[in-house]
Amino acid sequence: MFVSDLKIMDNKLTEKQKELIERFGVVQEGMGLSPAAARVNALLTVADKVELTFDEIREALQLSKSATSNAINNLLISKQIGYKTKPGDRKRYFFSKLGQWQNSFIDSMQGLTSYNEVIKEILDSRDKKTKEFNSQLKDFTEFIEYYQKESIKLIKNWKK
Amino acid sequence: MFVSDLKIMDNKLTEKQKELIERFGVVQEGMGLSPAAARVNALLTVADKVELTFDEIREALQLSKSATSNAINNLLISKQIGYKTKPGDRKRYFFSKLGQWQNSFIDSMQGLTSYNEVIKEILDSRDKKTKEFNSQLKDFTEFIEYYQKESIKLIKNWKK
DNA sequence: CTTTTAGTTCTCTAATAAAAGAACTAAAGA
DNA sequence: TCTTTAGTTCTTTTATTAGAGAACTAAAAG
Repeated sequence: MFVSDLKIMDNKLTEKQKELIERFGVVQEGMGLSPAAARVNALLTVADKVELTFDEIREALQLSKSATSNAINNLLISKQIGYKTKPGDRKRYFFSKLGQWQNSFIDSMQGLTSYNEVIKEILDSRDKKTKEFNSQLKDFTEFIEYYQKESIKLIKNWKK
Repeated sequence: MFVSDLKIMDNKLTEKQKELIERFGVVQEGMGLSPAAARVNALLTVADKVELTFDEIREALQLSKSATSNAINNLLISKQIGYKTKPGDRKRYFFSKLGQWQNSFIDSMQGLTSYNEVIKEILDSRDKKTKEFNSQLKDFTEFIEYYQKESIKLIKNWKK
């Protein structure tokens, strides 16, 4: 390493940014992320730089290497973040995919299909005597299908 | 207790029902319910009777009283189940609210508001230099608002 | 009053998850 | 070839959750 590389890496977070990371972190914990993964994802949404390296993430959040590695890999697997590389640089630059929300939105709509399958199977095997409950369940499955189709349209028709 | 009360309570679940309870249970664990709460909710969706007492639930799922009590109370608090009473009968009869999915659907749309608030605040405090990311984030918050409004319409316009 | 019913609450244990820290590895550089 | 870099994986510790079982409670019945 050269002395010239020892430049100050000004990745310091403001108090406001720290607060937002915690708040967005808590929200995302509620969406099934571990505390560390939730904060990594929040950091990548809040930080001034949109691409951060492993060590920048690690340092900003004061996490251990293992916690950082596991959090990043969970987020990569669930496609909430991505990374790019730069020629002649072995580091990976991680970024939030919140900007590509269209994809995860469509995925979540498609994810409803398997949920609906179970409900349909329950409906089929239900005692036919409970007419009201069964018909409400039927309404529900039909609405899910309608909702899936219309939601996809919402995205397409959007973009004023 | 009278001898006449000792009638066989035929709440036995078929193998198919047991399988569906497990499958729907697993789906609902993925939606944040504890294993016991997920199975109680599934039982109330699958069982021939749409209203079950504490002890019927307890027995059908072979749970302890505390597990049954906690699961039921979690589901009541999160409004996924309800209960009714019958005159001269101290027991509560619990039922699934899956049939009233309209309410939870609307609730979940309204729940997006607080999520969106955080994102808007992040956007406001972001470094203005990352123009592309910021404009994608802005698109996202605007889409959430559009989506909330249109989704409520979807419910209203539905019912073929 | 005393017993039963319909749960609730408390205490303890077992299972799972989260994270730290150290050891490890594969590729690139000196 | 010997380091350094950029992580990954393993081991251990700590914290959290889930559930069992027993003790408890409030209302109703006998």
